[in-house]
Amino acid sequence: MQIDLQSLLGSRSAIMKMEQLVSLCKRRGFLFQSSEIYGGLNGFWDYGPLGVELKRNIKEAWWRDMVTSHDDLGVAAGAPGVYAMTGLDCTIIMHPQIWKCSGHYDLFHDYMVDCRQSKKRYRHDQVCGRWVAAKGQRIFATAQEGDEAAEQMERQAMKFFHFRAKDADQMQWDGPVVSLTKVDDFSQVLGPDAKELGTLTEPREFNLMFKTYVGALSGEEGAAFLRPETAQGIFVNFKNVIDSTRFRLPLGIAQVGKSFRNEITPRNFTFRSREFEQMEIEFFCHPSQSAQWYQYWRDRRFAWYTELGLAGQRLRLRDHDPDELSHYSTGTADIEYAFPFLAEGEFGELEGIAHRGDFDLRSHMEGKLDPNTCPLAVETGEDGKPKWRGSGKDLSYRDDLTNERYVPHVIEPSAGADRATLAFLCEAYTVDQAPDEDGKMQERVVMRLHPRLAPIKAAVLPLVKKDGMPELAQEIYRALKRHFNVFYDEKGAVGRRYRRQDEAGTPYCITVDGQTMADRTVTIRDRDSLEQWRVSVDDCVGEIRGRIMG
RNA sequence: GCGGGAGUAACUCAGUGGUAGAGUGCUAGCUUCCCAAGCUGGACGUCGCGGGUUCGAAUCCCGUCUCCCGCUCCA
Repeated sequence: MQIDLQSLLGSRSAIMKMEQLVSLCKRRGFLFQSSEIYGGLNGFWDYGPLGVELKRNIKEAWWRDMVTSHDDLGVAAGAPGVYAMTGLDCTIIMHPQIWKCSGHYDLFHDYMVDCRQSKKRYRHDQVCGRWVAAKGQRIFATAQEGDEAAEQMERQAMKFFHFRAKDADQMQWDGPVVSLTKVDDFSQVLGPDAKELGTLTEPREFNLMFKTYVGALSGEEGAAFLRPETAQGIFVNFKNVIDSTRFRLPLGIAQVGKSFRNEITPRNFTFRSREFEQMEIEFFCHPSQSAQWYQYWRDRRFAWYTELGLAGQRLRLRDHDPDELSHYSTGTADIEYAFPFLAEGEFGELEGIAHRGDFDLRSHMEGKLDPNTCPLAVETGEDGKPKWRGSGKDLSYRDDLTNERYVPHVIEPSAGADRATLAFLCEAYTVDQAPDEDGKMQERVVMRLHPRLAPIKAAVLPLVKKDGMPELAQEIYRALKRHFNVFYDEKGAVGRRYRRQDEAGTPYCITVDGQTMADRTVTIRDRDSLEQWRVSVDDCVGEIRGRIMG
């Protein structure tokens, strides 16, 4: 009992913390609800003046750390060998066939039926059943597809007719087990978990991809989708990148961009948004080395979050269980964060690192592969032909040193930019104690963002608005502004200005005081420790740069 | 999709049918040589939106949107 109570209190304080964070985000301009003046739009969020800088810094840190600053001449720590990195920027709307071959079309186009009684939801095509008659009534007893479907169907029917086990032979089964898709009239259908007939709704399309129409006058033939992930744009451009550059494998191709999914339940602030931004790498390598590369990327990506401040118990790397994996994948790991809005002990995904084998490239060559086959084979329709035809283009790679030709295997570190932003915000939000002017400890809200990520790198403040301090402070401000996003503030008491910067996550405050006028030194205040030290006016740029770069 | 709660100033909230409030924040001036200080001023509201009842609605009724919580879902 005590444990329950504690976890309840724990989650309540976590919810309160989350509410305070949401409130701060609104108040200070990190995040706003989309279309707010019109009442908002479920699942869409806007980044305000501070938020846009934070998110940009996260994306830029990712791009710099993964792509532009990558040393392709030496072997990175933990890497199996040298490799190259490059980038790409694809369109959001692509050829509709791409989503058929990627598998998104099938997965995102399920028809669902809801049970009004049990409140359960089923995939229309995964409910099967059989006609059965007894006591002068003929019903369609159903169950969810699976090994025990037949027994469950029978149990459902027995319950419905109020039969005991010994009466089972009074039920007359009629015809084979068929899919619910073969039944048009649901009035005589007994849902898999229902006690009465006719509780299932009509099948409704669950269109998890956003549909749009290409061409001003187009009908269904112009139907297309907003991409649900950036990855496919990289796969379909793999040959272009190889042909237009002198890159050799192993090669990683990175992309940052918006993706769109009709989440069923947008919730938890920006965690589950319908329009979101991804930071994805598709890393192409020789099949024999793919397992090592997978390990490398898994560890490398985890370390990236750690270095930027998501250290500690709230971040974890979780390897998927073997039975969670597709058989063609030798590994998938999630980097997860214990968001405050989740229950105690629960984690939410920030990034997935997946070993995808050659599934994607081959699907775009030959036609959509059936992930349940081994070895992978093209999924066929009822006519025996490929269900979804591939491009027919050869996407294999020829190693011009060994002359070996192969379809590369792919490691996919796929990160959510908005989720990372949210995690950094959650991690940064801190309430601590700081002394007021009387030395009394007061509550202080401070966003302890990593200096690299902080929207504003430094604030320049004249201690008082006289004695030439504003003029000198403005001079320093202009010098810094050429290099970083900095903020100038001369209004009001300095303590208030410090606290304002604390809430914005500004790591350093540069203050011009009486001594500055004498010896051209200023104080620099550290956001987290509240320590101050003196630096020459001319060294400010170097001092801030050194500290931001870490 | 279901059930529960909520929506009033930038933020947190009070306001049970009769002139829309408080605290914080914001802002101007004075003061102030280091952490939300003091003094004197100032601005800020279609009470989520739409409709209805009423002489009169933030308040009652209906609809709708959004947020939070619990289910469901999470490829």
